[in-house]
Amino acid sequence: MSRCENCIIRQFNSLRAMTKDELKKVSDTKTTKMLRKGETIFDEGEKLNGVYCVRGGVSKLSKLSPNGKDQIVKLATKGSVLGQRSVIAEESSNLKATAVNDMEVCFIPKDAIVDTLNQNPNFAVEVLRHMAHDLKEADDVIVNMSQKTVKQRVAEAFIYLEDNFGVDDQGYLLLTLTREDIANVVGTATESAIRIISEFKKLGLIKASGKKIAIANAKGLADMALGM
Amino acid sequence: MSRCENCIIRQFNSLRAMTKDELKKVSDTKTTKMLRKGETIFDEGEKLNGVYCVRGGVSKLSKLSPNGKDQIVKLATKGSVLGQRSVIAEESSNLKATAVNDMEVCFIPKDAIVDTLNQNPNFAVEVLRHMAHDLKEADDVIVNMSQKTVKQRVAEAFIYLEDNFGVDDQGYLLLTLTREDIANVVGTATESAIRIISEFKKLGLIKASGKKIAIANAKGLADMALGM
DNA sequence: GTATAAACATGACAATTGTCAGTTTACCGA
DNA sequence: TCGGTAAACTGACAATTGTCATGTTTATAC
Repeated sequence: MSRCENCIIRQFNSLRAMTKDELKKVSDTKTTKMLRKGETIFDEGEKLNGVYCVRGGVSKLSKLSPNGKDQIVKLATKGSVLGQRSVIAEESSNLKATAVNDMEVCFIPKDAIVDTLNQNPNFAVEVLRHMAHDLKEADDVIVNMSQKTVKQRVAEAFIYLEDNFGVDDQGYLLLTLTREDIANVVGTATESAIRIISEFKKLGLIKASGKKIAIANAKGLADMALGM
Repeated sequence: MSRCENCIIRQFNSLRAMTKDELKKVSDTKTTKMLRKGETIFDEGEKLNGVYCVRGGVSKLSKLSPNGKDQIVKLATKGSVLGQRSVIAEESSNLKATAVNDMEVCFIPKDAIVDTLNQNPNFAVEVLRHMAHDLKEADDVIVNMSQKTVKQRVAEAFIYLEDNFGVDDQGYLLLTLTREDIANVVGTATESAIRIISEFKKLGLIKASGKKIAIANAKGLADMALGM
């Protein structure tokens, strides 16, 4: 079995949920694509005729707000599937997907997914379960955005990056975002994000080596995220 | 057929998606409950062993933030189903559901739902489609919360209330929320919400009669929501 | 009806955050 | 290696928003 199916398998628990025939169909119809940093996988408003699995690299999913800023709603790494929501709802995408670094993705035409959904309740339930999880996370983000200060949210962002994308052998975050991207994750002005990052450095909560950032005082940063 | 199934039918398009037997099972196992304004349907962290259909009245779905404020994530009216997310994900609820006014709800034990999900792909796909829609809405809320000012969000809230809950014959919003609830929808301090509402009155964007509020200048309020 | 609490309202002030303008630094391609 | 461009940074200031304190009005229970 090629590596590509692993996204589907991991995300939807579909080794259990999909039959061999169904997995074969996915395997037969998929195509692979390489993307360079900054390239767009799909744009807001675009009709998707399939889903994308992330094999390597990281993608940001963002939505343009009327004031011209791009709010990053989610970061997707190896093993994530992009575009299911739109394919399932048969709507055009509400989000834009951009490569944060060089990426390898595979594209699975929607028929392979939709047919399986319609015929295989196990698969549908697994997809459903996964989407239920995403929905819960979205609720959490709403509460964070509306009830926490920018400083708390920046602190949370670093913790999130460490937890979800890991660190190298010296403790530096593997995923390096620009200050602008950090600001767009947190939902603030770039200058505000920069100022807070500088402050965190002065406080010894984080340290930086060139572009790379590491959490220097995990407890302190966690307290900061809680507003203490 | 009793009225209660209508929630399921409307929400999940399940007249098409559910078989007669399945609908009968729902009908047989359901129970009805009356709630008075302010009562809790279920609490954050609670394990739900079924879903609730709203037959009458309005419920607010909220999540307590660490700073002690209750962020309202969604308002549910007649025909909405509450608790599917938790039942499907087999997790305890991430939200609290409270009656905003007197309510009538019916409770459907989870077996009736889960069994149908596992056996009937049509039903699963309809539920999935509905959840995909909710997820899109959640993304929109995230962007609004992080990119719009409180004033814009208050303006949007009134437009939302008019669009989703309607007005009486004199144009007053049918759903009357306290200022505190409005603040919790918008994600701001109660005083800030009150001040902005007063300002909108002075500007002639809305008018009030006792507790009731009406949109007086729809165009002006829409412009305000867009930040113009 | 009256007591009591909740909701509404406003002022004054502090804290947070955004905006604009400008400088420095890092990086990439020729 | 150089030069150009994008990213990172800083300061000054204005606008927004939160907090606290206090008074008024409205709803609710008895």
